[in-house]
Amino acid sequence: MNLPEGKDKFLQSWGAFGSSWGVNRTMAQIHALLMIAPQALSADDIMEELKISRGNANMNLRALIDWGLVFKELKAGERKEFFVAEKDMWKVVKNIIIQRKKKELEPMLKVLDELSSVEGTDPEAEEFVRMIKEIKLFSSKADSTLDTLVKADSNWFVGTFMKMIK
Amino acid sequence: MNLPEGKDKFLQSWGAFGSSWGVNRTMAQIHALLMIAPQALSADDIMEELKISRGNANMNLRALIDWGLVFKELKAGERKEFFVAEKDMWKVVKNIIIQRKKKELEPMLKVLDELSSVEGTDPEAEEFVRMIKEIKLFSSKADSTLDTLVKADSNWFVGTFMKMIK
DNA sequence: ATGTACTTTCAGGAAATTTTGAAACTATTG
DNA sequence: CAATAGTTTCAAAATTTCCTGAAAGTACAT
Repeated sequence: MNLPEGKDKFLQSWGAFGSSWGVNRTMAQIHALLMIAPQALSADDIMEELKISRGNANMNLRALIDWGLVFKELKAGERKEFFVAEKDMWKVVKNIIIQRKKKELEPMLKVLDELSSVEGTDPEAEEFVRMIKEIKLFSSKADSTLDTLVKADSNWFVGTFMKMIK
Repeated sequence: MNLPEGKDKFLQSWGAFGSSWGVNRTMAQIHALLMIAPQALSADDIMEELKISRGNANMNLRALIDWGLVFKELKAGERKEFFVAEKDMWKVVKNIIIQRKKKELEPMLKVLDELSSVEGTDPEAEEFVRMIKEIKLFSSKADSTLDTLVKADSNWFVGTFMKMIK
């Protein structure tokens, strides 16, 4: 396979992958494009390669920066901004975990906590509280496991984790 | 908080949670409803509680059954079908991992494999192949870690895993 | 302080996803 | 086998999400 074909296939696949996990398809594609780029790209480069508007490029680049997956790079003598992706996969995944944990898992834990105090003695209320508590227990464990995972160092997952769980 | 309020809040939250992870909001809500139900519910029960059409209820119930998160239950003397949810959270998560690994992670691995044979000696092709290989390495590790996780028994995650990674 | 080169914002339009509901289908009953 | 009770399918409608592009904003250079 040659480069243009391969590149296109990667952009499509990474976009579809992101999309199926609730990440905007274009955001994932910009991320893909920057990950495989040998140097920093400008907004115009990205707009051209992905055939998207300036507004779209800008909004998704900001989001990627928020997630810690992309960095702004200023070139001496150039007024425009360039962008580079984080290329260490462990850092990429770690940042994604941090963000999604904060935005999705933690709010859910808070809700589960409130719900475990629902009153009632009928079977429906009892089963409700029982199940909420089961979900909360599991979610808390997942939450602290992710905390531990995120605190571990770069090489830990790739090296040690595999052996430990064998 | 009383039961109707709590129930509603749970259905909304679980729906939003699923939605942010790329799962159809209604599918997540049906799942939530069945998880907290003390007995099996019929399609009509679900349609009424969630105010959704028969077609919608039916399609999402089939999907939940495919995922191994809901089971059909036939009551003696009743012609209609009833549905119960898997209530063991470890089994729920395990089944979700199995499905998403198969439908999303594995196809991605296959693509990465094809892409690592892209030809070229220019910096762009070299960086492309280098990065694809880095992503593939990481993804393969994640894939086998999930395999191991899924083979582990019900109580393992909740009990042992936490201590091991400390 | 005016011009230039960019970045940001966001209302409205486009596209993708989800939902509906009615017709077709299936299985059971009398 | 006709009627009944339920399930499934899917084209069209409704909704949600995403994208565009032009106007406003920012900052640097002259």
